[in-house]
Order: sequence, then C-alpha cells, then structure tokens
Amino acid sequence: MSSNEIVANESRQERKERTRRAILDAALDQLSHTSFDSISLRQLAKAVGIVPTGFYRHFATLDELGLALVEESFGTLRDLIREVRLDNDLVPDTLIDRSVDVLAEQLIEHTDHYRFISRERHGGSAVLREAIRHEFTLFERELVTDLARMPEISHWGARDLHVLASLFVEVMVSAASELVSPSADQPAVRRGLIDNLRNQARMIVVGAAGWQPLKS
Amino acid sequence: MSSNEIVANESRQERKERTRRAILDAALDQLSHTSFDSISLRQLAKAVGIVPTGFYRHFATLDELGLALVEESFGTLRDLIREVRLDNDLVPDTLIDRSVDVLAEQLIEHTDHYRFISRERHGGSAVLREAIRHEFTLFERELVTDLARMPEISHWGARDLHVLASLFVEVMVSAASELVSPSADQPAVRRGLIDNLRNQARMIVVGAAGWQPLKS
DNA sequence: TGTACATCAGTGAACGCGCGTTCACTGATGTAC
DNA sequence: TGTACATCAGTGAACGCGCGTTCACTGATGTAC
Repeated sequence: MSSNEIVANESRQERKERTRRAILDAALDQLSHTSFDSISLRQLAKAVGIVPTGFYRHFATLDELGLALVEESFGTLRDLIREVRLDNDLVPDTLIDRSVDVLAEQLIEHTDHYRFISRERHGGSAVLREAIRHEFTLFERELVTDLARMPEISHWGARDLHVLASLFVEVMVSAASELVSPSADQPAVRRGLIDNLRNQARMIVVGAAGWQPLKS
Repeated sequence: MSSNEIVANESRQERKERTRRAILDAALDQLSHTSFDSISLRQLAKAVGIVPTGFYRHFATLDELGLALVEESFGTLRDLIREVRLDNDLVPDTLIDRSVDVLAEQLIEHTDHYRFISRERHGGSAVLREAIRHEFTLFERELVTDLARMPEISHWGARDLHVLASLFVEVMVSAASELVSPSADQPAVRRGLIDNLRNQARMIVVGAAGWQPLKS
C-alpha cells in the first residue's frame, strides 16, 4: 500500500501523519535485514510510495528517523513493564513466570521494535547507540525503584540494587535478542530459550536471597 | 604503512601474507566505526595501499573476509579462557577476581576483536550472525564442561549447567560490549562497569550455591 | 651457474548502478474575508 | 456562500560521487633443467 493513495475525508494533517507512519514502518521493515548505517533513503521512499525527496518533508535527516524509531521502540518496552507491574503480586516465582510470558508475547507482536533495539544497541551509528544507551539507563533506574520497594531487599544500597537490576535487564535483553533473531523461529528453539530465561531469573532470585549487601 | 612497500629478503608468499594481514587490520579499523554490511571494499584497499581489485587476490568475497575476522576474534577469546584456566585454583571468589582482571586487560589489548563480535552478533549480515552464534555455542559448551568438573555441582543436569553457564556468558558479554564501546573510555566509568561485573558474578555464584537442580 | 619458462600479486581502465541532496515546480487543501 | 490568496506534501529533473566487479595487463619472483 502506498501512503499517498486517496482516502476520503482526510485532512492534510492526517494524510501527512499517515505518510510519516508509512516511512517508520518501511524503515522497520528494511531494518529487519539491514543495519541502520546502511539503510537506503531511496528504497525507503520506494516502499512508501513517495519520491525520494519527499522524505525530507517528514524528517530533516536519516538520524532523525532513527531517533524516532528509538523513541517508539522504547515506548513498546515501557508498555511491557506497565503490563507486568499491573498484576505484580510480589511473589517472586509467579512474578517471573508472568513477566516471561508477557515478554514472549510482546516479542512476537513487536518483533521489529525489539530487533531494531538489539541490532543498533552496539551498531554502527554513534547517535543511535547513545540514544539507546540512555533509554536503557532510564529503564534500569525504574527497575531499581521497583526493586527497592520489596521488603526483603529494602535495606540494600545503591550498588547492590544495581547489581540485581542489571542482571535482570541483561538476561532479559539477551533472551529477547535471541528470540527476535531470524534463527529462532522454530517452536522448540523458542521454548528452550524461554525455559532457560525463566531458570536464569530464578537462579538470580536465589542469589539475591542469599546476598550479603556490600559495605559503604 | 602500505603493504606493498619493499622489504628485503621477503618471499612472494611472505609478502602476500603481509598484505592479507594488512587487509584484516584495515577492516578491523574500519569496523570500529561502521558495521560490516556497510563496509567499503574501496576504502579498505586504499587503507592497505593496494588497488581495489587487488582485494580479490586474498578473499573471494567480502563475506569471506568477515568469516576470517570471526575466526580470528574468537581465537582471541579462546586465548583469554586458556589464560584463566591455567591458574584455576577452584576457589570461586579469587577465580572471579582473576577472570574479571584478565578480561579487562584483554579487552584493552584486543578492543577491535571484541567490538567486532559485539557489533556483528546481532548485526545486519546473516552469515556473520550465524558464524558468531555458532562460536558462542561452542564456547558455552566448553564452559559447561569446565563447570561440570566442580564437585559442588557435579550432580547437576544439563539444563542446570546450561542455566549457570549462560548466565556467566551473558554477564561477561554484556560487560565486554559496554567496555569496548567508545563511551567507556573514562576510567571511572570503566571501574564502575568492572566492579558491577564482579558483583554480578558473585551473585550468580550465590544463586548457584543455593540452587535446587531441576527434575528429569 | 645460467637460461628459458611459469606463476601470480598487484595494476589500471572501464562498466553500469544506486546513492543523498539541490532546486524550482505543482496543485490540492486550508484560511481570511 | 463565494472568492482570492497562502500553505505545503509531494514531484521530477539534475548533480556529482563512490560503489563492486570485469578484464587483459605487467613484471618481479620462483622453478626446471
């Protein structure tokens, strides 16, 4: 579908927004088999159904497009956390099961977003790397706040909380990166990855339970 | 330095090997600020000091060059493990300290290799992704073998060992990726990352110590 | 040791192609009166 | 409600550039005798 096809009763603003959306979608599509630093503006425009120069009506540079995708992708990640937090009953084991299930669902629904983050996190564009790193910092900070509320570890210091939060984030990110990789489309492989993630989270919880907080 | 400068008493074979080496080095250099799927054969040749078509005397395709880099980079990683294993006294805490120190040193010495792996692990080239994934599988399998020798966990099953080994690999890879990132050149940041990695490893060890092996 | 021939790493011209960006434009939509 | 003008998303020609790959070549090194 091209973005400039005629739709009745659509304002100029709505039509523009629809084209912008189409550019973002075409970019996510192209980025599922390419990295951002070799994206092609002309192929993008072709997929959207506009002429190459039309791109500049929506983004001043390709970097601006990339940053919009980072923002959108982390929006998706924040939705995930919110969904888990809603029914947070504070029992570690069911919380883990619930979180892993929600993650697995989201990864299927928003594969493009997570693949984009995973690829560009250490990719060739310094601008995107920095933006993604910043978002992950915020994300981990939120997780630290959540963890600090749990009575069992309410006496922990900032360093201890960081150790635990970074462990959770890292196993989650690792598993997510594997799950969105094109090689993980066989159900048996997916189940193995999810099973392992669940057990990793449990082992971390056991580690946290026996942890002696650091001094100073 | 160009690869084709005159060096006395050098056989044709030696000279060719020197050019090949120069191509690999120029590629690693270019890949420190670019991803493999947007590498330029012409820029590579220019850096080496040969004409673009000269590249084909050494590699049939760019992919072949990429695979050579994967092999070489994982050679470096294997050196690291060997070095740690040499003085493995089986006391978890000193083993962790020792491993983290060796890793930190190696990351400084072979930044290019580790950055390449970190970037292409989830990068835009399916060929390299697959090669890197395969190497990591072998690597984790080796770690499982090592772990299975430790008396405390000699009764664990394959799944339990996989949980623990994958945790170690993932925190190591995460920390390494951050440490080779251009944003981690301030000593204070480096120390923070290394300190956190050490504590993550310790928390995992505590988790392993309290772990109830899975059934079946 | 000297000669005749084979090898092959590196050359350089040429190719067709897709790239990002410039610019002046068009014509439908929106707005002021 | 009708008219005159402003806005602006999308157009299309043109640009110079770097790209990977082809091909026939050169001339130093290596080898057979």
